[in-house]
Amino acid sequence: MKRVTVKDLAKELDVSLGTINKALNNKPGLSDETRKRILKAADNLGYKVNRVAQSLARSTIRVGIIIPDVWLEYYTYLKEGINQELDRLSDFNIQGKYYTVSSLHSGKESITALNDCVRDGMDAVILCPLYHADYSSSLNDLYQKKIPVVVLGSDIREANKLCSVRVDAYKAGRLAAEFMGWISAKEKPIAVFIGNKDFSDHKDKVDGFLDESKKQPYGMVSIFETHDDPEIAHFMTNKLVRETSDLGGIYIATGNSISVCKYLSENNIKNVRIIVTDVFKEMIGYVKQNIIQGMIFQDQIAQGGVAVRVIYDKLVRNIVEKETIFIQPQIVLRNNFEGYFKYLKVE
Amino acid sequence: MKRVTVKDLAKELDVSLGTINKALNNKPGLSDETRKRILKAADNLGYKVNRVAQSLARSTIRVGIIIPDVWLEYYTYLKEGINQELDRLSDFNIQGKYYTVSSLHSGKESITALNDCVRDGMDAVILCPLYHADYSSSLNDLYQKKIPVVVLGSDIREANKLCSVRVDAYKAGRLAAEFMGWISAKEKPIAVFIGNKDFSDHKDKVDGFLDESKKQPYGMVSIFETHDDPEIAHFMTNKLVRETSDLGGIYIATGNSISVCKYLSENNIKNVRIIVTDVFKEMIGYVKQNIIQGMIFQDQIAQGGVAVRVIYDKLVRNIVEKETIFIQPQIVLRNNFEGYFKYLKVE
DNA sequence: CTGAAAGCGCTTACAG
DNA sequence: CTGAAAGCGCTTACAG
Repeated sequence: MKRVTVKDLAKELDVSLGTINKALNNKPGLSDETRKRILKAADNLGYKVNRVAQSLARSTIRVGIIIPDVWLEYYTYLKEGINQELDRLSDFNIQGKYYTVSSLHSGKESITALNDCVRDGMDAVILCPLYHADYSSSLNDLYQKKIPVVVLGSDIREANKLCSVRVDAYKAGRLAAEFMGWISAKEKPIAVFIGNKDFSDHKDKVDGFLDESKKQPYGMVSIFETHDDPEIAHFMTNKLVRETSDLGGIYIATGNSISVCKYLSENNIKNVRIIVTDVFKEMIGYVKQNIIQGMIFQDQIAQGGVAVRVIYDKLVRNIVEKETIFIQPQIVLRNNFEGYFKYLKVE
Repeated sequence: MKRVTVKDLAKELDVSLGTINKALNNKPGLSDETRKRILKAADNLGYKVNRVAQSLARSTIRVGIIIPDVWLEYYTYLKEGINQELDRLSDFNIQGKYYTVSSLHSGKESITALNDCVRDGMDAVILCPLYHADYSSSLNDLYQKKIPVVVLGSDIREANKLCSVRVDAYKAGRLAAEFMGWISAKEKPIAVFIGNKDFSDHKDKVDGFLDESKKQPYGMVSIFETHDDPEIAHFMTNKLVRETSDLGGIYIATGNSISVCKYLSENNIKNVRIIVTDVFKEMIGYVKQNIIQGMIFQDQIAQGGVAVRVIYDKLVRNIVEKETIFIQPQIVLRNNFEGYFKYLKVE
């Protein structure tokens, strides 16, 4: 019943607390034999560290967070998740420091931020990667210095990182296709809007959608790149609607669903089914107008929270998760989407 | 930057730590004036208690949990949620103790358990209420003794409790009706199976379904009580399918969806759309056979976790949440339901 | 390689 | 009504 403490171990083995501590935390200055004896006894007696006491005694853990301050409707939620978890862990003596990047495309800035994290003595880093940036040499550097890096939101493949946390994009695509099968009429053609086929997360969504589409009664599926630019998305919607009179639906797999909805609403087009990605406040009106039938929720809050927790687990408990942590996508409909705003607690 | 501690307050105001502690925790033995002076200074200096240090110093918080050990596919998940959260808080010096009840209907047993909690000196209680039990006098007793009670899973209305935590049943009903509108053919009649119209949670689901049905293209909706008995559910499905040749779909709003699916599967009935409640392992086969088209997930894990956290917040931080905490229902489809098992982490 | 002491920020008796 | 001391379970210098 009573908890086994380091004191109990020290008494049992007749060594000092310092020695116990070194053995438990794998620190140098201890004979191999003593270490083994202590670890074995700890195991036998069922010793479990009290993390509360531990965090009270040790120095503060500092986490650098590299995140763009543009495309706010997306990154705000990741940040919110990070902040919520940091707040929850704040009494555990862990602190975050933000390094913001001012563009989605300037990889240079975010590589500088990575180096700044080293300079500022961060114990770990959360990195929201930009497209077209080559992080490999900086990541190698951090790896050498034993500073774990968690890649958040999308992935940097084959790089030195602790792990990546992101939505299961393939599954998100499949889920969208399944729902599209219910809401769109038979045989009608379907369009998918993504940012860029070269980005693996985008590609995964397309692949998922296409694979599941084989089982669905709707017609041919075509893929369009919007480069995540609202004007392109608006233009493409216009073109598509004009040229494909019997268009069944559009799945907007990445950003810019708002400009698509705007076009449909302004032109009073009611018979094109729409599945969007993420749940943002700007969508409220379009859901109520029945322009949007479904939303694929990627739970950025959970993604951000998990990123922080992975770091905490690594640094404090030395627990390493698998290399990719997938957040499960959800489908959200008109009758429950408002709950997501309350849940998100973001204004 | 540096955290303000009780010591800082004591030094600043030139009083002892004990006095500071009494003021901060609203304990007796202190002049009103001193108390006010301390609280004001704490506020000014931005003092925030360190819960880690606090939990290290105070005695263990004990929570009694009254839960049936029948209908496992449901209660197991509530328990899992409770256990996960207790585990997360275990270093904060909080412990749970289970009081199991052997039937869903014997209110007597769970009232005895409530009294046992008092006898055993529990600091708080989580109660999963049974139908047809009159808890009011026991709950009054606990209320007198200042032992907070959280009602979990369903509600006990107009009783002395801290709060109740449950799914938003009305919204669950609406969500089911919305999805039924997509999957069921126009004009076809729909059936809703619930346990008992007299139970408020069941009634709420029916009300939600009926309200949303007004906007839906399917035909008349009829409600059937199964008394949460698998044999009755099986029998009713049989009768319904035979007598209503064009039946569009069934929404099983409470338990026993498995016996409905079993009937449909055995009799090779493919054209009745099915929405079930909860996501259980027994459903896997029926989802893959396309007997089940949608599942309304009530996130029992979250419900259990929130119940524990509400108690922790009340006892440790003296924060009181609103009287009803609603967990949001989710709709889950074939392509993402398997993620829920991993997420649930229950075997 | 090992040990004794101080300290993290609180709470809890107990003494005055 | 107020204060001084011990202790919760760890870690971190520092001394030997």
